[in-house]
Amino acid sequence: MKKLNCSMCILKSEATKSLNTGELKILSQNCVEVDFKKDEVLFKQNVLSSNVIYLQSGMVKLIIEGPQRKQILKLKKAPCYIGLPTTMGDKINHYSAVAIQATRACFIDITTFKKLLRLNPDFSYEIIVELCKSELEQFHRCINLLQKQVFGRLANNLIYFTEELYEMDEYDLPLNRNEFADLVCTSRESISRMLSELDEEKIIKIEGKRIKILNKEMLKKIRDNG
Amino acid sequence: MKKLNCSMCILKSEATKSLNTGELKILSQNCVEVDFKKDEVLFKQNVLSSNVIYLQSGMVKLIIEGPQRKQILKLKKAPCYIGLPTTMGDKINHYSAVAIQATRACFIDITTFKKLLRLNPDFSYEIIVELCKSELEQFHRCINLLQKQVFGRLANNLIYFTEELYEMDEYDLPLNRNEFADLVCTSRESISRMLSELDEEKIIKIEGKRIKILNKEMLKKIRDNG
DNA sequence: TTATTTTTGTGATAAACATCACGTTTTGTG
DNA sequence: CACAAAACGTGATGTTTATCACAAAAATAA
Repeated sequence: MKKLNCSMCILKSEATKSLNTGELKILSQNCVEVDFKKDEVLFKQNVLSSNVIYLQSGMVKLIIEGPQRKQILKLKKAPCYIGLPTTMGDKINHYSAVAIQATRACFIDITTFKKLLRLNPDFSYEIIVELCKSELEQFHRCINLLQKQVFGRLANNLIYFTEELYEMDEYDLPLNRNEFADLVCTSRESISRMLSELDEEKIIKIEGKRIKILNKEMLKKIRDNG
Repeated sequence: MKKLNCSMCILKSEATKSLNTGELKILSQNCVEVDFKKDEVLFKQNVLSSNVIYLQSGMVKLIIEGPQRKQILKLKKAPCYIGLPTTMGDKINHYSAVAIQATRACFIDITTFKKLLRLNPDFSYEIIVELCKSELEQFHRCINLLQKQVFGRLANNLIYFTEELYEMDEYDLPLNRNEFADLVCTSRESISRMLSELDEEKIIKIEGKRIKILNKEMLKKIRDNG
């Protein structure tokens, strides 16, 4: 458990930037930095939640065990907070967080986090803005999943990977076909079939987990037309 | 436009209860009370957002015009805030709000609302908790829609109406079949057929918009088994 | 009232996709 | 390396549900 000095941290969140020296000291004293390897669990569904987590680097998936199947709620890429709603909204985690690559995270004790919210309204304000944005995104993600059919949803995720997550036209899928299906909300078989089809039509090139976008325009058309 | 005195208001939200006299005065001076009839629009998608709205009484639906179809995001019943994420999370409304019965609402100017957030961390704190709870609910609503088939989703909404919205076993649907389909995320025809079937099986009794729950246990089984 | 529009119910048809089944490939391990 | 286990690809089949079509009922207007 590394001793932290949040004042010197160059990876501060928008919210943390509004903390003063004293507040940063409180944060430092109640915050630990932890490293995670791929597939390690940051927190687990149905367990008492006791920390707000700030991702310094890396990427995680948020998974929820639904009534009928597992589902990946979203992927989160550093820098960002995770587990805010599940920590502040209830005593128990409503979902799990699992690293999908090497990830470094700050675990902030929930009472400390709440204390900072009470101490510094600018800090609170930034958190509010972040929560609001996240809720809007969530609405759109939900509608995307509900109103489009599998091809459109798949294309949507492939584009999200290229443009938001990796910012590259070629990347390794961070998920296997089963998990990818949990994200797109379909079956493993459908994912397989559709990836093959996109490959055949030379819209993407696929080799195991390696994906290369060949025709982004076409892919966007597929995303937009359902 | 009625002159308000928020200090005397007996319908204060959890958050507003934490405001002091001075802050309540600021609120009073920048807040108007408006009455809406059924089907009147409180705010509209794609329009600049300029108010946070607190529902004193009544009920509204939040509607989003998706890429392929209209969808009802959720129903909100007073007392509650609406439009918080769409006002704080972006400059433009991402969805519309429409009254589904006579509704009275306070329109709070967004700059005033932001000022109160900065002035009073207890106020902010309550808003944060509300946002977090709402995001968790949203996750569950989304998963419910994605993982269950239409019968389960329909049953889920019928139970939600009885237990949460009306707290009665008999009520008038606040939506016509088309809108109900937009809420359940299916087609009007499927809604018709399934309501008829539930009626035939004597699980509900249905006469136009009037619904009576006859066998709640059975309905819950349908909800839970997909 | 009658006429007209909107809402609703219901059958027939078709499409999308899950599921099952099974073979192949890849990965991991002693 | 050899073997077992996990991940993956692909065909066949069946189910769910959207869509189309049209009639009946209800609401609204003239």
